[in-house]
Amino acid sequence: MRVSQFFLATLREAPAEAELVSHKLMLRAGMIKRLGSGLYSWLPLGLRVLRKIEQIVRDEMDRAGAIEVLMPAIQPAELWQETGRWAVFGPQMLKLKDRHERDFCFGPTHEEVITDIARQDIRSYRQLPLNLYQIQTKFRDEIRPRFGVMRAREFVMKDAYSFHTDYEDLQREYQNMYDAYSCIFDRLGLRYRSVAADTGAIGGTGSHEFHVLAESGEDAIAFSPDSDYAANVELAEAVVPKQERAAATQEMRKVPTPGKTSCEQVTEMLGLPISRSVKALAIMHDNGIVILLVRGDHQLNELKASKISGLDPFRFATDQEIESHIGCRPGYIGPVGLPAGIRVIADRSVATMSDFVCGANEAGFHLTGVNFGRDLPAPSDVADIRNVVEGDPSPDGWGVLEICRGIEVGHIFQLRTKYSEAMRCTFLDDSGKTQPMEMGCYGIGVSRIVAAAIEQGHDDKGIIWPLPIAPFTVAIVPIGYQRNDAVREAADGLYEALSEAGIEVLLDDRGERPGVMFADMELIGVPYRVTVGERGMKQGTVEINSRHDGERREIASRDAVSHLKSLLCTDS
RNA sequence: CGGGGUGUAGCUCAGCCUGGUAGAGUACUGCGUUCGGGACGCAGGUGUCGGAGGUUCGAAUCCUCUCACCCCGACCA
Repeated sequence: MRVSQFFLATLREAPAEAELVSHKLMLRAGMIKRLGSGLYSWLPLGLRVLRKIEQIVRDEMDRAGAIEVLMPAIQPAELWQETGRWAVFGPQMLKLKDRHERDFCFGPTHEEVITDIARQDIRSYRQLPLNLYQIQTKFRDEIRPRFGVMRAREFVMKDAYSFHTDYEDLQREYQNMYDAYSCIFDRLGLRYRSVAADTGAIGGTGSHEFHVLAESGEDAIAFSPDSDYAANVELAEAVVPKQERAAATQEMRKVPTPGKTSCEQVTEMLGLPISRSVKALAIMHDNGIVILLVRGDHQLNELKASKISGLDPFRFATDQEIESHIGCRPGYIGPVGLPAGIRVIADRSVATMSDFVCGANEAGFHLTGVNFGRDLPAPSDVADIRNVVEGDPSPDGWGVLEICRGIEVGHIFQLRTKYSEAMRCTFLDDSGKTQPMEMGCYGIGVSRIVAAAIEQGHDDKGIIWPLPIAPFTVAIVPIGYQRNDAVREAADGLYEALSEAGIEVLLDDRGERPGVMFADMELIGVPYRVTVGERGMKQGTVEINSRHDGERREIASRDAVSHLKSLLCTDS
């Protein structure tokens, strides 16, 4: 491709709307253009990257035995009413009506449609198993779209759905997809990690997420460097502490702590480590107010708490509710001397504490030297309700946890029979009995991967693509293309030869000044640059630059093609 | 949805407080010089000042309403 024939729309400054580095670079490189909130056009450069990712995903899905289909983006409401998700999915689903006032939605996912296909055309166990996938545009009316294509409302997703005669076969396919996903992310050239995950709104049991590792990731991942344990912190278990509760050594005392409403402030004032304090959180649900206790330096895990029976759903109590139920301002509540009948749930680590600090249920005062069994009853309701932190023991017993951040780019589920039962998607087994199909579901956020790859690969000059998804592999930068015949002939010759060799090459024939061309090629992240200049022409050489490690070398012009070929060979 | 903020040239932003000819940088067009790290000179084009109403002799500027977008909290590939 010649730049003069292409549509290269690079920007010197990033539009103010972008915050995340990948978003800024995608806008600056002219890969995408915003049309509305969470809506992006893919410009030629961005589309090349998107297509490459799609192709690798398609390749590996095919290799894993899945079959490609393409379903409608618009889906009739009836299907969603069958599974009850028309109401459940809520405002995240874009609903619309046709001219006959019939209800439709723009598909946020396709379980219903695929299950409808399967129940119509699959009758016998002989037709199973089957894994169907598509690469398609989805729409989810996100509460807050942001970060460009990272969390867009319209996005490209690969979604696959598998159907099985029994759970064992589903588990086999789940492992097959797990392996396929690993191949995909390996081939994409990304640093990633698979983690045990919550199943969320899609439902079902057994689930893994695939995360591209990046500082800017929205998810926290807990993992053990000494084993292959890895889980979303939402899910990672904070195990029961090994040590017993120590005996009391202090008397309980009430101390004035005016204006100190957080554990940090109180322990700082008292000169104690924050881990000696207990934080009491008031939540509300249908059966009234509940107090949750976590250590001052720990954070409540709302997902874990909501899974405790009788607490789902809950919300944080308002200041007024705290006043009326406990008779105290927030910031000073504690487990000692609470009004009778209030349920108290202690985190596992709180249950082992002694001589601790907590609120006195009186504005402006805290208690120190508090001990279970003496100053208040030993906690009867103990559960894992906090987020794990670095240094916690790994739940699998091997080593201690570390925490890193990741961008969720893939998620695999075992749906079991949730949808097949709701939609009567059944088959006849070998004994002629009607059974619901076991189902699995496997998603990859294709467009999000583009942004994730940039989060992982960039410097102050621009994008650094992994070779397999770079929009072009080699950029030819001729200096003086439009005024020096030798340079032009050499650049054109190289362009022809590389194209001939099947290498995706971009020739900058704009006749721009060198600085402009260098800056543009670095911004869009082409892995290799060949500089053809008057200087080198005299010695019959060109310069080859690697975007990845910045290495540069002078190569005889006639060897340039073979040299690049060998570079590409060793790198891929 | 709640809280904060911004809408002026393709992009980044000034002007608004204190009403009076629409601005800068960058980008763009032409000519010339320049040419291995975002050149320079000269000449040029560029706007419904987000929209609607109002106040005023006069509104980018003041008032009201509206729309869009961005940022902070609960969702997800």
